[in-house]
Amino acid sequence: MPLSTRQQLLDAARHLFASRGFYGASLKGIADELGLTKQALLHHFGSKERLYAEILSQVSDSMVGRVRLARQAASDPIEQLVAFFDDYLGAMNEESDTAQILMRELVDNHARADKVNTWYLRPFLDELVAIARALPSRSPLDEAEAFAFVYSLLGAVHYFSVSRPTLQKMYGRRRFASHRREMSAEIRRLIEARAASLGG
Amino acid sequence: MPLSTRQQLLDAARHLFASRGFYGASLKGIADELGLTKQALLHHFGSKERLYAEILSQVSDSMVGRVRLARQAASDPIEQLVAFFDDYLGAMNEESDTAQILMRELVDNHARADKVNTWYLRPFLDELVAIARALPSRSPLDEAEAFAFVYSLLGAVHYFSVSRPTLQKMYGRRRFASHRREMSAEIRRLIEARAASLGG
DNA sequence: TGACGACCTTACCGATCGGTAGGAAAATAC
DNA sequence: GTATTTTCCTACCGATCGGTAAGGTCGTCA
Repeated sequence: MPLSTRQQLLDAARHLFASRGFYGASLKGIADELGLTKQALLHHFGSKERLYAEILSQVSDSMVGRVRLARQAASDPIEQLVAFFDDYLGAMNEESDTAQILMRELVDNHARADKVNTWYLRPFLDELVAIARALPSRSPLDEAEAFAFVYSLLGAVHYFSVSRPTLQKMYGRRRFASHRREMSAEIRRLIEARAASLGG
Repeated sequence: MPLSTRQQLLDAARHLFASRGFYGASLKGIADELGLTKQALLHHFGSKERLYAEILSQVSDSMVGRVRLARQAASDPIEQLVAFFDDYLGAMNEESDTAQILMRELVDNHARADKVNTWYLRPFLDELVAIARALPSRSPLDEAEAFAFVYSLLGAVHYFSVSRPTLQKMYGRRRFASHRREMSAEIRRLIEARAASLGG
């Protein structure tokens, strides 16, 4: 069974928003990917902003789901974080568009997001912060500290993963072949080092 | 002595490119900040791409300078990294536009950068990688491992710093007042943890 | 005084932006 | 078999995009 036109449009839009950003992607460019006109897009979604919002909700739901799975996979918060970020690291290779959009929205879209005044990704952040605050500790992390920590992890993963194509181009593909492993180990180190510093 | 029009245009352009990205910032929007027309901009820089290139090279030079200062400030590579990232963390508050543009260029501008096929920031990355590879170790980092490490540090710093306005809006200003300290300590932890894992 | 160059203007250009209006065609419902 | 709804089209709209052409207003130097 073929995908609905609507879903195909969403996929094409996600790809283009990921590679060029909200302003850089045009309705015509998205519709062209399927050989349709931009009016077909507008028929399905009403406006560019609503199309983008729908993509963001899919991204957010997907990420919240991944965090919850990781929380179920282990009872130790450290292992929950490791499980999530490891899964996430893998997901970014298969779903690099999703990762790119997530990153943009977290650090890079203040102007646009302020305008529409909606934060689709807050549920996702809240889930992660909740795990971080459950880390065993003599003095548990307050919300802001937990955010600093969670953001540093997201940043570390994103930076490596999203920029991989770039680095491959700059430094050659061969050198990056073993990096999934390397990065995975790096993430565990970051999490364990932080947990250790809490002295739980 | 007032700044030259040219420099004022560069400053306005940097600000707008930082907050809206290459595609989202328009020549008219930049020129309007000074009450000039976009043709005044084009007179000084020729094209949007050349204007952006000039800003990128300022950013790159500034960052390379900061790394070199950090390298002179200490002989121990660990302390060089700590010095740089600590300086950088401070710089991002004063020069948040520069930081935002740097981030975009590192992770987010493949489409545009591929087109012009020029990497202004490679010298900056090379400087950092060189420090990372000088870390005392039984088996020194290869280039790719050094990159993973450097990127994780850049990612950690950027994520916290660039998104600070966002987080303040979401969670209140007060909670983030003490965070420069917190983040600074976090960065040192990350660097020392990695150095320790090398077993130098 | 006159020439020249730096600086910035108005007036355009063709292309593209997001979005609207109205209708053809095809599927669906009755 | 007819009515309705979904889907997608052509044809537009005003606004804006980056960029060009030509000219006017300066200060500088001869």
